[in-house]
Amino acid sequence: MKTEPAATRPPMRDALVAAAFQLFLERGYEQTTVDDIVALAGVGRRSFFRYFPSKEDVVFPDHERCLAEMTAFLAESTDDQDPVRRVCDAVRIVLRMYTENPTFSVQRYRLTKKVPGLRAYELSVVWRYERAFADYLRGRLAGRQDGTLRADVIAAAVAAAHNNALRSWLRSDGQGDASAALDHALGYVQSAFSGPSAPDGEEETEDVVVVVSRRGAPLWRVVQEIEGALEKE
Amino acid sequence: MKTEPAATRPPMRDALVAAAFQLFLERGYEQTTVDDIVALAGVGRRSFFRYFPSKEDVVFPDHERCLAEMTAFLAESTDDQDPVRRVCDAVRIVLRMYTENPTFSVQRYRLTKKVPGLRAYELSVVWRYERAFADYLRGRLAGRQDGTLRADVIAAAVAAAHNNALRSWLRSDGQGDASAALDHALGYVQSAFSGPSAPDGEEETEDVVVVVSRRGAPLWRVVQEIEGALEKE
DNA sequence: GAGGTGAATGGCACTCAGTGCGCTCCAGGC
DNA sequence: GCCTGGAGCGCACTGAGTGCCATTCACCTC
Repeated sequence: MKTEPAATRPPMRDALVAAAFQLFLERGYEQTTVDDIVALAGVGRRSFFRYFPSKEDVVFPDHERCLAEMTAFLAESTDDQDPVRRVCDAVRIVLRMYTENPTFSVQRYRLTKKVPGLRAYELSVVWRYERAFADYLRGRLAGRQDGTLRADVIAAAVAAAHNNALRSWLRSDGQGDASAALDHALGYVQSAFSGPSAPDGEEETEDVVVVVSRRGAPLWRVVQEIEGALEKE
Repeated sequence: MKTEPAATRPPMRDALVAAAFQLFLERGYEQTTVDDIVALAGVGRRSFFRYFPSKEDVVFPDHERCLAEMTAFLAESTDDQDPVRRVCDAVRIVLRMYTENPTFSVQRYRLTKKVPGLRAYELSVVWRYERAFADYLRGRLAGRQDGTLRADVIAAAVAAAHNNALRSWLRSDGQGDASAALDHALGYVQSAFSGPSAPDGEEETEDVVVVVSRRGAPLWRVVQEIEGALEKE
């Protein structure tokens, strides 16, 4: 008897995630053993570790896919785009993964907030995103002075802006406008690192403000002047 | 017979660290069990876990102390100091902990580079430093617009600058001048963030010339040119 | 339709990290 | 001498993660 014709790709994986979250939410992460999960899902213990390398991985079932997607997005970049802007676009892909499943994301947020082990695991996931940003930026800023330093700092700033927007959205139980918050946060980062940003895409040929600093004006002062001049238009 | 009068505070803890690193270096972290370590150190297995909550902790034996020291340093800040500068000073404390024991730090770096589990653990340590920065900055920037956003982004940037300088020093086997590299990296971060407030008093208003150009270059490209020109001095 | 093949799954036994508990031993105060 | 508290030790236990092999099932070929 074919009770479920949908047994095509990974019903078992989904069943494991569902069972795991049900137990995690009702009795806590550390109070739930892998045996409990597989018992509820009705599968063998060995199968759990075939789908998830560790117990923690079941909490972040779609990050591998998202990371691959984002890496591919960066890989298909062309050299005529602003690298900082490109990274900002890449981080929007990550945010979308969260906002596509609000309830799941909020539940997971509550879990990771309470369990130190999960927080550490999430950190290592976020770090891989940040590394992808930094690697891409290193390639693009290779010739420039302090290229790797800039790459690392900008990658960290973009990731921090994303985390800030994401966390405030998660704290609001998925009610606010995460995308707008992220745009705002990224605007701040871009204003700090690449100067103000052209609205989007067709950033060709507007009045371009050029600042020349004679004598030893500090860089922050120059940037301030640029911002001031640009905001006037 | 009192072979060692220095048995005052924690000789056992040091013996465990020494034994652990000896084994980690000669046969690898994952190939070394806790039983191996305590056997070499000549102590009971249970004692290991009294000094180190987990096997990973023995690799970072002084981070707790350093974190406490750094938190105290931030806590005793006064309100008349530039908060960004204060955080930059705080991160120098962390770097000093590494540079005080160059060989130990380099050995540990080689370990963490190879073992994913240790990298994840180090990440969670770094994250605690970053959180300390961000919490301090949140307090100081509380009134300002986007205070928490700025705090998070600046904290991340400072941490990234530190990591960049630290890693290049570690890769040089502790030969280079880590402190100078950190100062340089922090200069870049401060130039990006310390915005409308002059970094530390003295340098007010050099002459800044603003020119408006109407050529067709994309904005980000022009900004790159400006930065390149400024760096030449 | 018989048989072969390979992937997916289950079951079992094992290692090892980490914990709870109770024991001994030793230093110091009464 | 005795009591007491802390430091170390031993032991047994839980639970994550792994290697290995048997089973099953779908599909393919002859």
